[in-house]
Amino acid sequence: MRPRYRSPVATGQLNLPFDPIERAAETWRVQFGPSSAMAAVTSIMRAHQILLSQLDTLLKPHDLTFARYEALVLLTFSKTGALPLSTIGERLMVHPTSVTNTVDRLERAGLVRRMRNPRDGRGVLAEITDGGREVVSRATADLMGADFGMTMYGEAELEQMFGLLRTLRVAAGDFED
Amino acid sequence: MRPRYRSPVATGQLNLPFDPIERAAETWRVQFGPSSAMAAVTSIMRAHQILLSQLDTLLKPHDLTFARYEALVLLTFSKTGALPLSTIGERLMVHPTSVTNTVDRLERAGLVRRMRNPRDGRGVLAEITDGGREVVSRATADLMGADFGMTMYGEAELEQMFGLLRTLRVAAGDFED
DNA sequence: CCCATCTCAGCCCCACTGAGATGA
DNA sequence: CTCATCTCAGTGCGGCTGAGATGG
Repeated sequence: MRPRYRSPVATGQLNLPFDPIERAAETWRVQFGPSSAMAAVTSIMRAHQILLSQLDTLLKPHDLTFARYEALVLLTFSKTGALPLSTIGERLMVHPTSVTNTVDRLERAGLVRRMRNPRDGRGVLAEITDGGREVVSRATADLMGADFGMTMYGEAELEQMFGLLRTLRVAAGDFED
Repeated sequence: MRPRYRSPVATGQLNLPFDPIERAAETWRVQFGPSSAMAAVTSIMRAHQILLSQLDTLLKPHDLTFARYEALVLLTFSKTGALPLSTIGERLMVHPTSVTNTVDRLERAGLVRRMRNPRDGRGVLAEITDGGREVVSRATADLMGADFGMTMYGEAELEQMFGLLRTLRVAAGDFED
């Protein structure tokens, strides 16, 4: 008999003989009515789970999670390699206390250094270290090698997905269109 | 000055003067090369965050999380209103211990009842209660009223999104195509 | 015996609330 | 003074590992 699951679930060949979301959508339509919004939302949820699991697996050898990796990359993008925690939170759209937490862990791993913001005594800068730059460059090589887990898509599809989801992000008020 | 964030971050009008993902993608391309996979993945991550936050807000008055709501809905879909925990995990694609946890909480809230599986002494059935059916129907009305947070999309776009993400789910081995 | 199912303890991660310190 | 920034303690969630009970 086929295994019912393999850990982690997110990446484990479920191999159901049917699409569980499609089946749910059909039942949904019968019981509640039109279901395309439900099917789309559920698909996004599942896609997130799959991708996060793949990315975390790729990043684990570097002792990074995706959230920590994103923060590191953001720092490499800045001119001086240092940003106020507030800016990090803004760009990555995460809660201030989460930024503190993320920077704590990066600092403990020696990938980042906390500095007082010379232009604002209230603020704290996170500055990427040489070790941090090395780690991020090795991790990035791995992620790009795996095409971010999106090898099954062509360029046009990737752009299509970006464009579709952009509508949602605009509606959520992420930025001015 | 505009507020930098509003809790929860996921739904809070960030109103950046630019698209943070697009900006990251541009910088990415300069530093590392082609970036459409990165932009698509980051968009999915953000879309997930936005939607989860909206759904959880809609479900909070019913004392449900999205994960618990999904489990309840699955039970209403079954003929007898009861399913083995193993089946729940399979359909919702979550880890067995997570199912135990979810059912624990639903049971504590009186929305579900644990029963011994009459056909297999090893198994446990979760059976939805009358209270559970009431809660799920009220919650469903709210979610459908909000169109699952997808009001900004037309029918064609929703189907397009489902189709695009289906490719990812197939590649991840969720089901046989 | 092996194997499936489930539970429990324990861990990590992230999101958030609320309170408080510090400085503009 | 207010307000912005950040930290800390604590809560809750979900995803997981590993161990163990029970039964097919």
